[in-house]
Amino acid sequence: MPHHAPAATAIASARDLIAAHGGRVTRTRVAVIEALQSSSHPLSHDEIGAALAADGIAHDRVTLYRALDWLVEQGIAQRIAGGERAWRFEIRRGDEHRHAHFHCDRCGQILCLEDVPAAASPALPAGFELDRAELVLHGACADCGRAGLKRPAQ
Amino acid sequence: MPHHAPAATAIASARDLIAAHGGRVTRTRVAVIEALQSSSHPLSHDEIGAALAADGIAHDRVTLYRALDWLVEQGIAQRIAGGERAWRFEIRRGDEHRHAHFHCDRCGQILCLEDVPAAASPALPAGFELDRAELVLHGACADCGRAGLKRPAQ
DNA sequence: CATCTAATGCTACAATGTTGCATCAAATAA
DNA sequence: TTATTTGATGCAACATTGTAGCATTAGATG
Repeated sequence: MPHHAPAATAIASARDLIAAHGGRVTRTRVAVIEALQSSSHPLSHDEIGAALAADGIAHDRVTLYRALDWLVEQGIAQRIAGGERAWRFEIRRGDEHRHAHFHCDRCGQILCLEDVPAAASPALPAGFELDRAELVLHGACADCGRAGLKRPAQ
Repeated sequence: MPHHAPAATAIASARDLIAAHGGRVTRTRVAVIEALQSSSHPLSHDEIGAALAADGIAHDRVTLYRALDWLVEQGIAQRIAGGERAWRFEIRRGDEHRHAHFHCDRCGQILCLEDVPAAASPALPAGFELDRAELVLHGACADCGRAGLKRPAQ
């Protein structure tokens, strides 16, 4: 992956990424990758769907699920388990860019904490094999604040 | 019903716990707490339901959801976002007992890593308020092993 | 352009929760 | 003990999120 493209990225990059993994370059996949690349936080299926709609790209719910599945399978994107039931997705960069996420329990937003590494390899019981670590911090984001608020039902 | 007690847990009586929080002591709540207390790993809604059924306690799906919601709301139990869509629940002990969890991507089991602390408080951006940290390690558990296996989707 | 088949877009279905409301029963008072 | 109050339950209906099967469309390629 020769592209360590910054947030706002070019169309060619998405096409190349797809082709490099032996997939067909379709409008949906290109648009999904671009949506993820240009977002500063992991996106839910719904948010990505909205982005596609905004781009005038017709799509089926199932198609989008499958496009995302493919991206994750190829290691182009990765899933994050947010506070809610739905997955969030973000473009996967090198291991050195692994980072924690923050989930605001008030507005539900998830954002990347680029400066907080997703935990060094801890000691696991014998026989266990570590694939990846997922660190999610919960609380209130700056916009929501939470002075005087009761902790919501988790 | 408190058969084998889990290691190193000070078990408050379920009835006392409930009463201390001003709730009504019902069969369902008592049984749910006992099921959680006697388990060495976080339980899913389904697993708890099975435990109730095994104890001969009739219950409705909704009732169980509400009982769990109440326990979380009261801080008696806590939710953990596993790899799948469903929540897992475990009894919440003091902050000093916070620990990470391991999710086996093969068998789906989640287990507690008592020895791995759930991350010290990291530096958050200004204005952010941290409530709790959730560290989930993914990989293969000892039972599953994974020599020669392709990494599954995700 | 013709062909081959990966992706798509239905339609149905499955899993996991949630809402509203009538009924039951745990706590409390009488 | 019995009566009263109201939190908890059980049921039905619905919402959200994700999957499976299959006919059709449209990328890639010669």
